[in-house]
Amino acid sequence: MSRFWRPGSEKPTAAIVEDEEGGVIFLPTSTSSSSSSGFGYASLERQRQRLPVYKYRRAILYLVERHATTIVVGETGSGKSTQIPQYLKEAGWAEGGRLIGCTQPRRLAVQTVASRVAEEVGVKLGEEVGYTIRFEDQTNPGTTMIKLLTDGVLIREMMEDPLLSKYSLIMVDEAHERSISTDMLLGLLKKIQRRRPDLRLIISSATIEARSMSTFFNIRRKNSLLESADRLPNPEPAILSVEGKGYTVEIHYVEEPVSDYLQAAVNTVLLIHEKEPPGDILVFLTGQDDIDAAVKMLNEEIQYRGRHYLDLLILPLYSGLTRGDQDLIFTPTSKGKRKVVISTNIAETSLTLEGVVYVIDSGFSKQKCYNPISDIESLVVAPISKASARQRAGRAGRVRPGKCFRLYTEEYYLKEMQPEGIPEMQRSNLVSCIIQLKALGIDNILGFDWPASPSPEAMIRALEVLYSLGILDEDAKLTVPLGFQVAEIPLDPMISKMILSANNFGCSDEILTIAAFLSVQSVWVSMRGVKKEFDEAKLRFAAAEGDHVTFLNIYKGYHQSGKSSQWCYKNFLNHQALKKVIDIREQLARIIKRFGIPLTSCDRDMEAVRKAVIAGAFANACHLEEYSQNGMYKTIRTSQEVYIHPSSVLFRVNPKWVIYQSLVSTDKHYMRNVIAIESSWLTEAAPHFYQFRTPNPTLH
DNA sequence: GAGCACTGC
Repeated sequence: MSRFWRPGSEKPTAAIVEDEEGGVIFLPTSTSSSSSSGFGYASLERQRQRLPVYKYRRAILYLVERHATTIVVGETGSGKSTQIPQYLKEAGWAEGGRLIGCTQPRRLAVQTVASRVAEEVGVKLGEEVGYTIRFEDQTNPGTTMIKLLTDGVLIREMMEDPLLSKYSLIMVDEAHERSISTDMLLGLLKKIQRRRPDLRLIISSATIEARSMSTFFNIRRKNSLLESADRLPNPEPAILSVEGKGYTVEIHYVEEPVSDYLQAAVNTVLLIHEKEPPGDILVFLTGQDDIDAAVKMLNEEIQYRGRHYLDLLILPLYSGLTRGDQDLIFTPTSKGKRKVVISTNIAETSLTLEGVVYVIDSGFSKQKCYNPISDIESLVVAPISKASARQRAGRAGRVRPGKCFRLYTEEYYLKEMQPEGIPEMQRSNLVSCIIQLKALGIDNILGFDWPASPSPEAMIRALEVLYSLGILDEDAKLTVPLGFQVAEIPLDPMISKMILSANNFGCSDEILTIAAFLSVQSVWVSMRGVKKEFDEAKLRFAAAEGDHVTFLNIYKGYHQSGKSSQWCYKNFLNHQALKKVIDIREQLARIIKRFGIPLTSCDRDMEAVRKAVIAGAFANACHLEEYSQNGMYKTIRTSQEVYIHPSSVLFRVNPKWVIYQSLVSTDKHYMRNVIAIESSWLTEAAPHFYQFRTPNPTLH
């Protein structure tokens, strides 16, 4: 796997060094190019030419021409996401009505990259340059040449157009994040390439998995005819490294392992403030609890120490914060003040803070893990990977040279830290993923070529769940029409099954609303300090049947208020979340209309609603332990000990039989979104599961 | 009386 450049063209100027851990490091580039950014006279064109990626323009075009797959390794700030699509368009890859597609893992990134590219090309967004995310299609078929989209949307597009025939080239950005949808997409694109040797791929990644990625995409072409082989691109992937625009970051380690990283983080913040010149501090901790505790500790220290410590401004950052709190984080620090942002992983990838010069890295984050035997997903605090540690450190070098303080020893970093994190695919329940592959006609799931294979246990578990829902048949093929319809609905298959069964109970109208509520994080605004008012607000909507029926009450109230944000505020409801509920509900209504399923309402008959819920979630039935004093339930399927989550309206009500929609596992397994049922409804709804169920349906 | 790292269709 050699690096290539066009003969005669200028060679890459950055020095590229292989480090001892098998990574690629980039020697610092000269700083002259970044000193003139303050003038604002430079044309867009000149700004473009200053980006590090510009030097590689010809090399990239040459590689893409000659190779089926090109892997571009580059740090953030190299400009690859915005520039490469433009280079490709200028070189003619969008001629003849073809599309250049560029995927991003996140919606916001799709929108910002698209508007930046449109601005640079000098066109209106939605014309030559457009984007598609869920609920929003800003493209103009026939005109659009560069199309930004989330990887999830591109997978959905494959259901209509399995070979993605409209695209001449697809660039998959942020591939190092290894999200489920990125990994699925990579596997599917590899498959498409076998059928469409003309399709070009660019895999863009910030870290050095380039080698394994390259092995993955190295396609040995079968039956390649000699005469056509000449015109076809080289199947061996090319790798190109592009340096970033980041400044050097000096790394500091602790000399001895720390026993309490929270205390160590607090001490380090104070020490930086004492000894180091101005510049904001970003601290990486694991979750809300940790962060709130650290904020409290720091504020106490500041009060206690007084004097110039009062210049510290301590701000927490995690996804659950309101918009107002997040705005504080993005307002520039006033003169003399030093901002200290204490954050979860959200600051590692999803959002970028300007002005950070110091990073404190605890070495931990919360990570999802999945046990296919118990079928339980949980969040656990776990050590981060070297790739993550580097990413965190890089956050200190965006405005000027910075420092990163790692709360672990250098020896630990070198000898014990894993080079890469485990791909999400190997830490998740796979039902949604497998049904999408089935819908794309991939029958041999166990033999699918993934960038990282999930465990056979996890795949078998997913197949079992889909089989018990009647979505797959004994041959593990999608059933007609249920399986195919479920695959088209962009929800968890259990919820999709619930929707498709609802019409049998005459309540598809209600169930669509419930399904939409189940698809958003939480509709409640959690506010500390006004607990009593919050609980009272909740009680106004609480239904004896459980959380699902409570959602119907909220929806009704929201509608009657004329979708008023004022009303939401008064009732501790999150207006953004409710708007999303409305969007999702509309999308679902369109889909079932296409299936020819009428919208029926059962009015006040909540038994119908509960039975429809069971049709999807019957496997999650639980029974209250007879003599349990603390509300302990056991799941019917595995006799797992579970409890009703305190956020549920059924908390402390403890009905005898319940069905839950999901489990959150912390110190206990908590059931979220719970509804009370009659035990007889279970055997009615799923006799195959509760009466004739074999422990392990055989699937192949 | 507890908690939800982060995304996405």
